[in-house]
Amino acid sequence: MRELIKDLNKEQQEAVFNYKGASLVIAGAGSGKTRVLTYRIAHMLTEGVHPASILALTFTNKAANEMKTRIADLVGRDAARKLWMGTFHSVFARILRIESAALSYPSDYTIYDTTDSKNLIKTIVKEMKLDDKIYKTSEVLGRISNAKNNLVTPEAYAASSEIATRDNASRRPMMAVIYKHYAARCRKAGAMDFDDLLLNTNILFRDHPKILQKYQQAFRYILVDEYQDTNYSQYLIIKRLAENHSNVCVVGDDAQSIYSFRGARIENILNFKRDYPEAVIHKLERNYRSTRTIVNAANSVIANNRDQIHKKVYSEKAEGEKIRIIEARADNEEGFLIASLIKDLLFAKQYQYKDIAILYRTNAQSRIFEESLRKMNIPYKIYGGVSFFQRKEIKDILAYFKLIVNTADEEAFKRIINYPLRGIGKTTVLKLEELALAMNLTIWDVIGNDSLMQANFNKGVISKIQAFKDFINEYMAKLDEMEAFDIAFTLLSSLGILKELRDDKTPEGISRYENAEALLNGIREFTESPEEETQRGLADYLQTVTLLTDADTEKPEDYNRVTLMTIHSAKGLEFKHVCIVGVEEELFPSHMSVTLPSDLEEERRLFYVALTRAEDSISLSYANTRYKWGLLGNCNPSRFISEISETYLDYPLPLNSGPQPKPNTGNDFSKTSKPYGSGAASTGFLKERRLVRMDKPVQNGSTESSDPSQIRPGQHVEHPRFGIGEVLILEGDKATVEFPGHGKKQLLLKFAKLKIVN
DNA sequence: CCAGATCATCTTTTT
DNA sequence: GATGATCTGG
Repeated sequence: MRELIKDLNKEQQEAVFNYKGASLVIAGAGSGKTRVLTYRIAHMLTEGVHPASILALTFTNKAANEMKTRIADLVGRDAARKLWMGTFHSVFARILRIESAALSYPSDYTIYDTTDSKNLIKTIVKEMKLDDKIYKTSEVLGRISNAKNNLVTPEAYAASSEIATRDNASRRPMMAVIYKHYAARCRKAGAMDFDDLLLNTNILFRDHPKILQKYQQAFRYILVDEYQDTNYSQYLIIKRLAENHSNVCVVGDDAQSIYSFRGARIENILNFKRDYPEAVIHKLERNYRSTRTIVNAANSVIANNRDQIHKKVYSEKAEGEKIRIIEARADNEEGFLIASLIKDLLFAKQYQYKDIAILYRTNAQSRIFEESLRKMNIPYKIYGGVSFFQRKEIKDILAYFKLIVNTADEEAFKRIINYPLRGIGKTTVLKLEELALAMNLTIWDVIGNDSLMQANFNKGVISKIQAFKDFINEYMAKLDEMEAFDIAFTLLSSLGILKELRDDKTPEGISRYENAEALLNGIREFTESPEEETQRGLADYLQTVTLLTDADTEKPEDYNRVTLMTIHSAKGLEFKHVCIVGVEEELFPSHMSVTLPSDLEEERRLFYVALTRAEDSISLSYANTRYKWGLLGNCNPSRFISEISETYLDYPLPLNSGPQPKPNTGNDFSKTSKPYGSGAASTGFLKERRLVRMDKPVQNGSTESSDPSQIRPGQHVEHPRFGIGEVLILEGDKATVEFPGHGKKQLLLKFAKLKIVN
């Protein structure tokens, strides 16, 4: 331990050694935050603090696991294993399982993921006969989630005149009732959603002082990573747990607060000193990660934000390369240019694939880069989007496990009652649901009630349902005697699911089979993992798995690949070169975030996070045209680019000087391509690469569009992507055009770049 | 009652 | 361009 201290600078050392009392570590990007946290914990352990009395909370499982490994390297595996370390959600899910009785929940409660929650809301809105155009699922879930994160229970929600006024104003007067039903249904199903895990922890601590006391005494030291991203619910849990000893260490950076959309309160970190007046503040301002250019450029961007804790992040590394700006005429050209750039970097700098990341604002942007990387044979891995555990085949299988563990789980029931097909249709399920609602029973109770069933269904239906019930019962009996993997395997075999998936030879079918296989392997691994002393049953597996994201399930063979992810999921990571793509108005900042200044500031912090992921160099790219909702639109470079001091930028040409590129008519890039700047950043490879033709010519914007007012129904028009089609209907600026092989498309005439061909 | 086909809406970010 | 809701023929 002593020698390790040499790795730390003076500020870091202070943050490591003063482990008693409250401390706030303001850790600028790349300032060795994780190192401080791990050394601090390791130091506490060598000072004789018992590992089980340390509670360390992170935002991702990945961060927690990484820290655990590092601590294990410092002080040994046994001690590291006893730490209470994990995400807020996983740690408190565990505690809620232990204390479930106090809240009259089953200890084997299931966790509803976002899809489950949304399905339940859809059902409720339908049952209440409300307009689902007004009560949009995502909107309703958002409001409920917001309420929960601010500890507003359904009763408090209904009682608040302020909320009622707001809901009435937005013409959603029934929100309080929906919330009430939603909460009641979750409880009846023995299920908690993500927000419940935190809300119920708060309720547990609020209503059961004995239990609170138990955990206050257990957790003598509390550490919280990414404190700027905690919401009120999380904040209050920490406050309660720490109120006696105030041994709280929070680490964070207000400049990297990017989760306000899910309730994160930047004030939590800004007001820490008010909550803990005796708190010591440690500022880590030296950035060890990035070149001076990168740090200075990032500083120049964040300076545009008003609310921040003053700090001066600096780097002592070399000045480094300027930030390269890349302009593309179309989104697919951007993909090509980025893939080319990556090839050049691999060659010129001898980078490995893992040294490079492509970061984007929205998951929808990933596709183009996947394509371009694949074409150039660059191995990549992609995070986010439809995660493994969200895939239909996986959710179906998991639903079997969930129902076996918790028969009250309605979402699980509805998912599998007719999968694989057993002739139990929509109407039957609807009737079952109505009965359950009317009798205040779970659906499982209804199908177990013989007289009720005979009164409402015919023989055929009853025997089908009976078979399903027997099947589930059979596996429930096995729950205690068999291991998770064996149950899972026998279950899938006897259902014939594995065979069914294996017989599907379409590309999607093959991937579904592989996914099911991967799931089984995962369960086997879980069952056999000798690591923790925690339980290894199916119920335990389910709990672990629902809180995992695909960043947590990286396969070893994916280690050395180019990383594609959203900027949000890139937080905490670093790469030698970072390509920030789609740096355009409307996209980044998102069109949703340009009206409120506070939203815009968050987008700017997001941009700051993106820039500070890079160690050596950055490229920023944007396209002049881009497909959105199947329509082509024009785009402009993001305002954020102009917020970077120009001295740090390497433009192809000064922007806004000289004529903007016109849509060209040919495919020869050399005619319209602009030379790259001649700064130190240019490797020279790019200039040549730029002249190479793509395997497929860029079509977007390369055809002159005809005058929209000349377009008439019955005419044939050419679309750059869908080819030639017939105009069917014309309504204002919208046209419905039928393209053979693509079906009917609604196109906005002003963007669609249609060319009349006859 | 079911399965396949077509239609509509969506996209900001996630534990 | 994908996913879920709705329609339609068997």
